[in-house]
Amino acid sequence: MKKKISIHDIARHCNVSSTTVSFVLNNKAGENKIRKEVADKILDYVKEVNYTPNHVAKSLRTGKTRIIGMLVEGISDPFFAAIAKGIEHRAYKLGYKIFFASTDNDTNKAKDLIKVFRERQVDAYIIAPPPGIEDDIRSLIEDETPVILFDRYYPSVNTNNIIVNNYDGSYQAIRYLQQNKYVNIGFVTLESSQSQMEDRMKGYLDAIKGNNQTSYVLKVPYSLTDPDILNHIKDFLNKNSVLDAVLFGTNYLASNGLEAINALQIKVPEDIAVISFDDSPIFRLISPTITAVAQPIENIAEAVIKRLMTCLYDPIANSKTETIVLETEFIIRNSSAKKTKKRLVV
Amino acid sequence: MKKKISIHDIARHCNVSSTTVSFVLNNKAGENKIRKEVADKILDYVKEVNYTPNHVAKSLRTGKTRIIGMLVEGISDPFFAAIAKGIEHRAYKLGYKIFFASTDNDTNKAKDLIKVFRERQVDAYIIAPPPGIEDDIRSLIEDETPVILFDRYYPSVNTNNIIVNNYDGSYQAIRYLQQNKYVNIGFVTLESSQSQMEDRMKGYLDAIKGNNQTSYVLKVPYSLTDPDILNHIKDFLNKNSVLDAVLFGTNYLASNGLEAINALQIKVPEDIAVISFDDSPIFRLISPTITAVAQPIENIAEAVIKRLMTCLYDPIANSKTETIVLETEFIIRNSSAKKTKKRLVV
DNA sequence: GGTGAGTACTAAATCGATTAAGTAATTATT
DNA sequence: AATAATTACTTAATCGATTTAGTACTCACC
Repeated sequence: MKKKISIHDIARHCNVSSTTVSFVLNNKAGENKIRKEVADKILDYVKEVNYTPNHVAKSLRTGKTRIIGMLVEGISDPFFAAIAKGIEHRAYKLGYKIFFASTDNDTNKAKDLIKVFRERQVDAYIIAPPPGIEDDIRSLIEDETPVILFDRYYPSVNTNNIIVNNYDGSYQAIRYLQQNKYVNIGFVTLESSQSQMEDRMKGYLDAIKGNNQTSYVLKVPYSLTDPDILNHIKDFLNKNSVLDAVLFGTNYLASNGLEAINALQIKVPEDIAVISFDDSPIFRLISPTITAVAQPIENIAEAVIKRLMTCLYDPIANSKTETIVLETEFIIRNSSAKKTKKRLVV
Repeated sequence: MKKKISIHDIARHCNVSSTTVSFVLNNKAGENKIRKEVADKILDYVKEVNYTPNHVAKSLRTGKTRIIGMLVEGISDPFFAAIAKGIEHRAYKLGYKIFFASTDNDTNKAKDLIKVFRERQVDAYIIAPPPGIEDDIRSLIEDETPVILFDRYYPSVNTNNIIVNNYDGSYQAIRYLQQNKYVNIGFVTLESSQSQMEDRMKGYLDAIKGNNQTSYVLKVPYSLTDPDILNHIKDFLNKNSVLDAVLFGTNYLASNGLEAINALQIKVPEDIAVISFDDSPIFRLISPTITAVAQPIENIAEAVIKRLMTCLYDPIANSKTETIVLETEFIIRNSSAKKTKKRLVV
């Protein structure tokens, strides 16, 4: 890499000090009484040689990188991809750049990535935390670096959290199925004690018990890859042929579930109704279209950025914490059509 | 943000110079004859206070950030998401971090992002170039910063390119349809003069002409949003009811196309066969499953990283350029089943 | 006992910006 | 005419690392 032009090179060429160049480049020419002709001379030369400031040096001096580190479970998951896009877009307009990284919900990978972010001196963190990084989060907070958790949080750690009403989301979905005469409703979730999954489970169980129905739960072990998830779900459906509806706890469980259902030649919604917690663009594309408990992506992105900016610019606000709970939206599509008499005779 | 511990704080506490601390932390204790007890004292203290080096300072001094800037069309596109994942994974193992950004194929956004990357002193670039940034690419090359283009390239700029055989991909797809008795085969592509789209078009046209068939081409204008794309395709299908097969030029054209086909109540593959250039995870999920010209994602990622590392560590290699062409894989699924007599009578 | 080699470190320059404090020249005020 | 204020800059310290060129000391060897 060729040596790049620095502020000193510009200063030398224009017969001024580097301070003057810095003032001009940072729009402080006015308040520092730099004459217009001097400013213009500098600006002209800057344009001529296509100078771009060295942000590394700038960051070292100012202690600010204007970079925000963002940890998600997987950037290819449509939910996280959409959140990331919404956040990046807003951050960009405010002059911040987002560093993305996927944890794959792996504790050690997440710890590692936080270390990388720390080394790069990111100004703040946006994290969908995997299990087991409580201490790392605490340590960031001790440094007084703004941290926002989203999608899930640790009840044991005092943080800023932007979450959705997971309990209500699954409760509503089950109530809807019950009102449409479904009686044997299953729930496919993850073997996980993360807050969002526990809340979805509670919503399911309360709705089932409230209606005196039997619960059928499959907890898929964490860190399975796709074909294994599919097989677990196949087994579950085979062993519980009485099921006439299933709620899937995440969109990728739903995707795998649909593939399992296809493979077993079961018809949706004739033989079994399907609802996904978490919407996905493909759910309105496929036939039948899939009913979903949608998370309010744009609202989440907005809330995250708003709280983050407050924390960045107001140390007092940053020393406090806030938990914002947003409501889900229940989107009824074809996969959960009202159960007819005919279909009751399974 | 609280002031963090620096190498000088460690030096002071351990009664050594910062040079010694630097040597110890960079595994140069041995070659610099630092005694084991001194090294251990430093290492113990470093662990005790949870010191993480300031990579901003390090980068300023060394001129290397170990960050690679990557520009893709849209990180939510399954093709780019998969490539990004493959590249990130490989780069991570080599101690590099990838900075992603989406251009949305917008010239100005891309120029802007390159400027941001430059300011942050990224060590190298991986770019799927939108139209019109030839000069920016040339300018990077003048700086002797390694640049790899992928997916498409500028014939007029001398760069390192990793691309697929687009011509052959669509040629093969059309030949396959012809062998299965399809006669009125359309091509839905983008209004674009980018290399990959032009090559796909040529492959289509040559195969059609080679068989003395009529070509039916829809060029969707660039920068349309989803509902508009969908409407354009609906119109095209309505006006050309004679079509018995369509090749879509990208996976999102195919997604929109399928939605259009659904809306028009046309059956795939009974009424019309469908092939997508570019595979997508959803294509094996939906019913019918979609035949696709798949790009060799892992090979592309591998080739990009390999060439990039060569350029980073070998200035002579970096002064030369190389274009690597990878072959596509034709994945036959249900949406292009062999045309039967019955279906010939449309 | 003088020279050379090796050991175990340190001083200080450097990367490219920002910024507090200072200065010389001009203009204004009393 | 002396002093104060303003203008239009500059000097030099600083951020936190790396790295070149030392320094002081011990030990060996002729």
